[in-house]
Amino acid sequence: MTRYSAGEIEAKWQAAWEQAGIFKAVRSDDKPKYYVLEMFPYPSGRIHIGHVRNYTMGDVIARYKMATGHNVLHPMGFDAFGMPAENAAMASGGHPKEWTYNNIDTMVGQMKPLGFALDWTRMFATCDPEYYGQQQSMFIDFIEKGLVYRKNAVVNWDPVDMTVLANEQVIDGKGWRSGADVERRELTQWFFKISDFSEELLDALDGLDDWPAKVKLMQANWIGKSRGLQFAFSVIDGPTDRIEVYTTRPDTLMGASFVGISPDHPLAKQLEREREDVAAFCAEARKGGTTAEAIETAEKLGFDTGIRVRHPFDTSWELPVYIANFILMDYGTGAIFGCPAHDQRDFEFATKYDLPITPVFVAEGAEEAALTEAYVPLKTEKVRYVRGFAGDEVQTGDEGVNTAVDFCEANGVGQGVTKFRLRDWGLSRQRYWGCPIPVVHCDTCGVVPEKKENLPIRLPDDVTFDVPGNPLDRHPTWRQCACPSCGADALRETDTMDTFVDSSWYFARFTAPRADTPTVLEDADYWMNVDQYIGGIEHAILHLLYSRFFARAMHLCGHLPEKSKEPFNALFTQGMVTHAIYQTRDENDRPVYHYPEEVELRDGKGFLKDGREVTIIPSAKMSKSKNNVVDPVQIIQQYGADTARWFVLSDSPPERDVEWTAAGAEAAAKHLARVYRIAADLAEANDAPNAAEDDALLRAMHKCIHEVTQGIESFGFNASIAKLYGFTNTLAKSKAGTMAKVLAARTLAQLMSPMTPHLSESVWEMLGGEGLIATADWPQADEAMLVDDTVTLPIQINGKRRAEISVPADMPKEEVEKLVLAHDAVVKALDGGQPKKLIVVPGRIVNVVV
RNA sequence: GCGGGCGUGGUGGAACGGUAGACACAGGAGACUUAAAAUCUCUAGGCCGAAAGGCCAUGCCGGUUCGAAUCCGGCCGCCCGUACCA
Repeated sequence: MTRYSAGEIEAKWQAAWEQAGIFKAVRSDDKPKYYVLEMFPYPSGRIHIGHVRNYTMGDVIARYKMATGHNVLHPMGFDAFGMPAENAAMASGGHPKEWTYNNIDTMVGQMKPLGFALDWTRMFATCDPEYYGQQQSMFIDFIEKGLVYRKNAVVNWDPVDMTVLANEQVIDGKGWRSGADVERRELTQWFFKISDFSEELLDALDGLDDWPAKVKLMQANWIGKSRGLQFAFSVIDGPTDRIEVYTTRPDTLMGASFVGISPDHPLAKQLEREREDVAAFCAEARKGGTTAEAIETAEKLGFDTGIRVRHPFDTSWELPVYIANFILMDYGTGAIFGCPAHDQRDFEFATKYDLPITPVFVAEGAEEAALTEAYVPLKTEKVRYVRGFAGDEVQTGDEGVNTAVDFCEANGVGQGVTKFRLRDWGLSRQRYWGCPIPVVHCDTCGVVPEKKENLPIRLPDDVTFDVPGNPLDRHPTWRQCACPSCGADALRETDTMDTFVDSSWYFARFTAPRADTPTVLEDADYWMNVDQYIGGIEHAILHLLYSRFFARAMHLCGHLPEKSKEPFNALFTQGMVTHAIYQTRDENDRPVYHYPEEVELRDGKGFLKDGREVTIIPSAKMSKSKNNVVDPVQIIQQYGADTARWFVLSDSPPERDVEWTAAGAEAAAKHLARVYRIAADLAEANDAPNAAEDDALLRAMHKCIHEVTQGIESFGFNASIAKLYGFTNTLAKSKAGTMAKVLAARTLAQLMSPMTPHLSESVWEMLGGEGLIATADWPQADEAMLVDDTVTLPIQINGKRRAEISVPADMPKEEVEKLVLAHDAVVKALDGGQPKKLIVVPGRIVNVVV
């Protein structure tokens, strides 16, 4: 008998699949198509165990769909542009291109041994000119459709690295890399007009039934729709006539006590130029950090400009105009009216600067008393207006706001407007390793899109990273070109695109990855949409929102069919793979982290070789600095791919984190070896049939088919695996004849095959299965075999389980009732009386109420 | 602050409103073995009991129901997301 050797069989079957070409996706009208996609990886250098879990989930779906008669597209590629490649180049003197492609090679080499059912012929990296050239072509289409524009925008500028930084890269006001004080600079940047789609992107969320509610909610909050009133205060003798404000609480207008403007408001900027005291204040106000912490603790600062405005409903009522550090220029109009009585932030501000606090309403039945904090009624709370203007009707929530808007409009004070929080998407990056923006700056023609026949605009290879800044800017010749419009000498744009652009349409490109247009409509129409998209929750907002925008923009440009405006039919967000941290403390009480192999586990405690006990911090995110990273390559060498695949799915529901433990991996490996052994034994066995045992085994088999299938369909992989363990136990203990057992074992192999494809092939082969298990039809549960002839009914007395009876499954309710009433335990409980109620749920349970 | 989620044995976790704890890890007992590994068998929520059996148990309090881990209300705790958004 041969023993289970993962290394041998995995190489063997991978070669067999490769030779049979069964994972290559080809359009066909014979079968329904199914497109399953996992979020593609960044080529950081090595695959992570999290990748293994992510792609295994996708692979289970892909293989299951293949077995259930679908024409499956399951591709893989690399999100290959981005900063780490440039940072590596700066650190080690290499070239981003070389670094990236080497990493891709390494990672493909690490992924292939996992035996994923991927169509590798469709693979691409976003840094391939064939890919980013098509992206440039689309960018030009977007310009034509008015989906892209240029405007000045304030950016975080790192004066040492000479680059724009994302907000996340600014730490305590300093560049994350250089440590230099970050400046706010105004630069001309390219923007996608995603805000044109705010309403649509919000409304369409409702139709995404197979997306997690959580993700839809996060997107809705991000888009941030609000209904309010925009109106102007007229200025009494100031440098401007009016100050426009926006409010979502027009019903509190009669409680206004000041007007606040942002330090970046045009009026503030004008005053800043004219008055030194204003300039000093604005400089101070702008300093504040952007982190949540900084905002939490930041002091509310105000500066009384001396300017006064009139209240729109009472011209004798004058309000002071403050410049305040908490007012954002890029929301609403950059100016607000403050109502301290009903807004906590305004309350604090008013208290600090001794401004009046005028309530508009009080809780019904309450007295109008001095407030110690802002009174913000709950939505359901009834209030009584003490200073209303829209009649005396008591209205709260949206109704109150709408009434106030109507009233203001009717009296000529502003108009109701809907605002969105969603800003246009700034895509310009002053980096080398990204997709060049395909436009040319011409002295006479201005900014001109490049001609499509000149695409791709390739990144030059001869660049250096020994000095900071964008190498494209200082390249001796790259910038120089002819104006596509007039032919005169002109200069190329040196900004490249945000890497989120690259990942916003790759799913569409997979449908025709080698085409010389961005997509081929026929292919896109066939393969799109992605039927199942799988990835991390960390992309819940940006990547998915950008992709939804891109799909719409691509549709407008004729690159995607109408139905693909929502490109992902179903989304699943998987949990992380975590690992315990083993920690001790050094003499200075600083934490010291130990590798798992240094720690011996006994009775749930961990000990070092020298006997010291370590503190175990369970379920921590894997981190190199905490020494708790497991390397998939090592795991595959040690246990094989099937074990790794089985384990990452087995212990936790897919949406939750799973903790990697050596013991768990060991158990998975044992189980696979056991299945192999059972099959190998069966291949040599020859036991005569045994009718009763055979029937019992086959019934268990059909039940297992049913349950495992349901589990896979509903992303309950852990539940499916538990059922497979159970069925393996049943099979191992069964006294059935060899024929029945072989059938059961082959079925077991099939049901396991999405998770452990290699082992399953070997079992299939040993037990005489025809062809590859990968192309075999999924087993069908026989409904008749799912119903047992006799069922055991628990008998509850007053809701507590007291006894049970065995009855034929089809016994009429009345007969069951008779039997139950005759049961010893029931007779005893009734004590000669009649039950108050008798509930029989056929096939389930009986409850006697006495 | 706002929004969402979660809370079940020593551990990870099962459980269409219907026998709570499937399956697995760790634990205990045993078989095989010179021994170990491997494998196999049994056991296993807590308390009382020799056993039969009983009582208590899904964060806490209440409600709906013949019946609640599951539905509803309130509280406590943890996790995630998000925010000077007017």
